[in-house]
Amino acid sequence: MARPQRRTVRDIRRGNRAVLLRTLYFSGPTSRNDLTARTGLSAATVSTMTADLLGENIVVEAGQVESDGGRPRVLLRVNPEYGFAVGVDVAETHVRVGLFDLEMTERAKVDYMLRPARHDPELIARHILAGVEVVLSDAGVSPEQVLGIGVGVPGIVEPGADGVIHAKTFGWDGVPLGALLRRGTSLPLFVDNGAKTMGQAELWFGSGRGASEAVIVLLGVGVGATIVADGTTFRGVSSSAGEWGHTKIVANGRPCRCGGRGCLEAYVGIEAILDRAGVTSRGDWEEDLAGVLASKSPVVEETVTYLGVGLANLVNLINPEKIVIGGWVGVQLGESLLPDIRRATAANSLAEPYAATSIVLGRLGPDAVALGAATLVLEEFLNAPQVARITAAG
Amino acid sequence: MARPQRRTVRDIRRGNRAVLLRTLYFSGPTSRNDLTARTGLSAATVSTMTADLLGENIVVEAGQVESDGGRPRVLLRVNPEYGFAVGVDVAETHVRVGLFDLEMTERAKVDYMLRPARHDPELIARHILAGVEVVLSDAGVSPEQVLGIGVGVPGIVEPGADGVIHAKTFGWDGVPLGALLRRGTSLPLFVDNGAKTMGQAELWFGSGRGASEAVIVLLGVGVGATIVADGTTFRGVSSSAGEWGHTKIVANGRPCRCGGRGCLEAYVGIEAILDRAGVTSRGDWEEDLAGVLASKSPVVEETVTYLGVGLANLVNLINPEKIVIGGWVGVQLGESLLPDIRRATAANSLAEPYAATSIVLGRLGPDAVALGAATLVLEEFLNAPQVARITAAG
DNA sequence: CATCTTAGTTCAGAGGCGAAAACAAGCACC
DNA sequence: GGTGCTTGTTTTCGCCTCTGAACTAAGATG
Repeated sequence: MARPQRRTVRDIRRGNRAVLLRTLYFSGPTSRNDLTARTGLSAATVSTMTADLLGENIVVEAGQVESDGGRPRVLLRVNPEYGFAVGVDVAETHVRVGLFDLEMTERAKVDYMLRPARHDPELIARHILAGVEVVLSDAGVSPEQVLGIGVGVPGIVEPGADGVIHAKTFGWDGVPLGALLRRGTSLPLFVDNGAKTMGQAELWFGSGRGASEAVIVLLGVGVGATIVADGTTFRGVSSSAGEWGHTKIVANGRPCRCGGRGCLEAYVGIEAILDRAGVTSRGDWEEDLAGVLASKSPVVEETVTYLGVGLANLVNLINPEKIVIGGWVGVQLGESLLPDIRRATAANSLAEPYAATSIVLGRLGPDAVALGAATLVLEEFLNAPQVARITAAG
Repeated sequence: MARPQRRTVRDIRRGNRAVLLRTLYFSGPTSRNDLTARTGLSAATVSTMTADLLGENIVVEAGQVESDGGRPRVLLRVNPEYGFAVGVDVAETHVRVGLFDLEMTERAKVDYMLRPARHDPELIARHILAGVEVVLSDAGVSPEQVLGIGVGVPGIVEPGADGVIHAKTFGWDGVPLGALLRRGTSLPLFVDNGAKTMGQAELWFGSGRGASEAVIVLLGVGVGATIVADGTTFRGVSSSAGEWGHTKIVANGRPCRCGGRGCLEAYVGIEAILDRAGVTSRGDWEEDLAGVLASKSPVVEETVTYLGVGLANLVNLINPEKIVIGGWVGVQLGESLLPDIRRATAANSLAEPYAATSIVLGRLGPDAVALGAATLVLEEFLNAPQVARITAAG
């Protein structure tokens, strides 16, 4: 019942161009010949289209491969310097702005510390805009070369151009961050939830690479998930899908900071773990967690069990091909306990879907949020590589 | 990261033809003029394409509409007799075979009772094949007019041509029902889980109509869900997505017939409800449930709470636009308790996604499984209306 | 240097869509 | 009844895209 969508000859070209570009991007240096095989397009089409792309400098040659007794193939690749993407991570304690080339290599970055409870939207918007200028000049990149700015933020982001955000922990209720930023830049903007941008990063460049049905869970202070269906992030009707942390695993259980009871986050969020272990934090949660893990406290096993229940619910409901456990708590737990987590998940899920799922640890560090935000720009670029970009003064 | 898919000029035609046909199907009698507006296609294209469809008898004229001062519009509609679809419901106690025209009006049906614990796959395949012959001759339809056979079965159906089924309650583990049926017919076959076909029916013709992000839950002996993302059923990597009944809502809770503990089904499945209410069934579960509901037993309220938790988890995780409660237990509960169910759901879900969701009762009765199965055929027809159908002897 | 092999380009042809002109079919009003 | 007006549908024509096949390019081999 997907909505009807007419097509015209031009869409074909656009679509095939995107197909070609994606193939080129993900298969690395490739010859035209290979491209015909991989895309199913005719050699003629590949030839004319690559000629276009070369002419636009989106694609560049990358050496040759000898063949035994014939004309050597010329390798082609996406020009990593054709454009750049800015990725921004708006977090509790800092705003980080990174500049990435098309290969998602970080070219420059800058951090702005936030004083606790100073989450004035205007201030954050100013930090972001200043950060963009800084990374551009640091890397010697002009604004015209920037394809867009991706921003990962906490909370729920309304779909729509204004990037309206609801983030309880920030005290933001209906903050139009997108609109605020647009006052200071006319570059394309992409605002999304930080857990989702992290998920996107793991999906494209981390442990989730290649999976088309996957869940990337984020365990940290908060607990969330990115659900990937058919290769794209599933957002639900109002972009809030994936609020795994507040699904209930114990009806009427422990109170959670969301106001509910029995939420998964109330068992496996860092605060909940420390609380249940009776640890009074001295400020360094990572160290505290390491202490708990080393202590062989029964809380560890319980945590694994609860996490297993939460993961099993995903296995049963979503039937993913892969579950990636990310977030610093997730990685710290997983490093020593992954087999136990798998066991706990198996114990609580149906045999068929469990057998179809592999549970792995995330591979990208805490920079994944900014990287994923930049990936939003990359995604747009690969889907609709514009010939004429709207250039704009930063 | 959706897989690349090349396109050629011919695909456009196919796609636009499908767009046109879907619009025609769902917007009822429509003029060519309206179609240009609704589809976005040019008048020229609509004209030639409808001419084709009229020529193939897929579309027929349906009267005229006067206009004030101009040429009257000729109304067009999909010819409900262009073809027929068979829908089969394979249930615990019976096999039902129905014949539907393209408007999904039931033209004939036949039931075969199953002796308890007589779920021999061969027998069931024979029933289905016999049933097809019966409904065809009852309705005076020849096999050439049948577009396909849809079958709704319990359990997990592997993706693939053989329709391999794993259904614990049937004692089926790897039964290739599709292959068995293909021995007796060469009509196109579509085998799917019965909860999913029911979901499909509610989505297309019941309370879910028009929703593009939805969940249709089935409460009966078993408990399951159909997750609809972007208008189509979400299946996960091995077609088992939607096993909501065995998600855990009470870690380490009541034992469930799946072998696990604390499953939703162990609280809101009919057997669980009766068990918790201390009712020893005399065979008529519907009556038993009515008794429990009338008794004002605290079990009723508990059940509503547990159901609310289960639904809230869907709200948080999936963020659907609509949740349809179906299945006979669901409808029986919902008729008197829907407001309470909504309240219980609200109490356990986050405010934003809850506000975006409407929770409604299913509208289709127990025949929805067979109807939904037939809808699989319809869906195929609307997506790829073949000019030359492969006709086959039944 | 003739021949073989493989890679890439060019060209003609088929099929698709849209804009606009042409045609069709009513109404209204003199 | 004729003439113009309005609206719906069809036809014509030009442009775009893809593909298959012929053709060119570039190296290996003996």
